[in-house]
Amino acid sequence: MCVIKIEMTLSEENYLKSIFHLEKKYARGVSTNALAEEMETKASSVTDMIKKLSEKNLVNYKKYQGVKLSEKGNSIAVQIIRKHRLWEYFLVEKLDFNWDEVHDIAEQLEHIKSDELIAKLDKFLDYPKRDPHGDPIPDAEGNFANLEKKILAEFNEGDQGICVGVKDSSAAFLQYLDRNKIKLGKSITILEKEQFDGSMILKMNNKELTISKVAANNIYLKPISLE
Amino acid sequence: MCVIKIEMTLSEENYLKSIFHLEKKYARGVSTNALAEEMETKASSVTDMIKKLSEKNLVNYKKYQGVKLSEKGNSIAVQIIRKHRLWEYFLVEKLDFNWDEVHDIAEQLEHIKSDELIAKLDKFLDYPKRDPHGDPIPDAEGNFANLEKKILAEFNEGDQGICVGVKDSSAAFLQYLDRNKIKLGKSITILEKEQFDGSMILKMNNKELTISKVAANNIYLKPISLE
DNA sequence: TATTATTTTTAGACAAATCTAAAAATTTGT
DNA sequence: ACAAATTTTTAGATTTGTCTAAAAATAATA
Repeated sequence: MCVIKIEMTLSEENYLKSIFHLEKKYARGVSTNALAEEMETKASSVTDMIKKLSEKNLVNYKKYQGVKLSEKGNSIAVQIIRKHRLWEYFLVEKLDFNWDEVHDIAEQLEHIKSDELIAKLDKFLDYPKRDPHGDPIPDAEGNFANLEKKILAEFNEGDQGICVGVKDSSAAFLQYLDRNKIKLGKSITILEKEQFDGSMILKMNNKELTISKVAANNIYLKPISLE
Repeated sequence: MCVIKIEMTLSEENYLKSIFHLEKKYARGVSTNALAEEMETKASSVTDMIKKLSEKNLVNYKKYQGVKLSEKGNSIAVQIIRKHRLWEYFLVEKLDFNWDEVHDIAEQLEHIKSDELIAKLDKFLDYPKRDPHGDPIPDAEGNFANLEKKILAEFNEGDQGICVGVKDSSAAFLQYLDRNKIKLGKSITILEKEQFDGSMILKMNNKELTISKVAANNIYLKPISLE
């Protein structure tokens, strides 16, 4: 239980968050160039910032070897992600934003400093487990709930599930979902799966809907066991 | 109807806000030193920033003459105050903060950039007219509702009013109010007013309560006409 | 393995916002 | 009105985060 509060600048927080996300892809160290691209900045700036984070013991860094988050760095990153996702949930569920509109605002809100605020927001929202894109919201201790979800394209005829998220969060895709009334929490049954092109015919809202394999590869369902 | 969006840094926004508040006290121009004290910085820093704001035409400034907000600067300041007060209302009414705890958090939230966010927050809160301290919340066009309020100490025996705000927002005073169950919206009747020391005996919640002149000088009531 | 090509780091510069110390302008007091 | 006190501004330095250009280290390839 680490109660030490570290003063973090906005820029430092954003770097930690980006390293966290890139570690999923580059498990044995995030390269300077990869970070520079993610942060939309230059490699030289990244080197400078990494040195700073390294001196604060938030990342492990050896020259030319890439970075990994330290335990401390990881827990700060997770708390920022917790804040981001709670605010996204708030914006969609309480303020009535569409799920494709909330990212930039949450990007700002995630840097507001107050533990009390996040605790009370979490309570007000009734402790949500997923954000509007279906990504899990870590709890105050930083634990991610282990939520099972599968890509829609991997389901078979007759299967049933509940929409819990998307893989692609581009505005274009989220708007496509809105047009087709595909929302979080919707129950979906797979009626047919076309072998030829992988497209699927679904039942949702008691209506039939055909979607392409491309779309089906970007939607997560939580499977419902049909007893 | 000015739709020009000006890029504002956090520091610039805070200066505009401080100038706005100090103009109430120093109507013919805010001095460099007064601003320095308000911003908790040095006079030389203030001079630098004033030059910057002046080049952006957000303030009217002549060397050694103090500053005043331009029309543009004023409307930006009012929008920041609108955001601050809406967030304070949200924190108290929805997240269950006490009114003495919200200032620092609102100080951060007021700088979040999104007109859409504020419009939707305003709607979610059902267009409140006052913040938790009783100060008026300007509307989207920057108009302050003309809300009449009088200092409690100026009321006379038999008068009645509704608590709509406080003058002193110090934590100590707000906690004093909490202990005595004095809240926004409470109906208060003045039973007695002591000539000797200006203390007052009030009826509130069907109970009697004695408060000092000092306290009565820091509470605003909206008078109720007793027809 | 020697030579290119790529990646990463260093060196030096810049803008924003601040500071200290000193100079300039204004105000005050007698 | 003029010297003293105060206020305000200037000059120059510092910190943070960024940049460009060049050097150093690593990786790729013939």
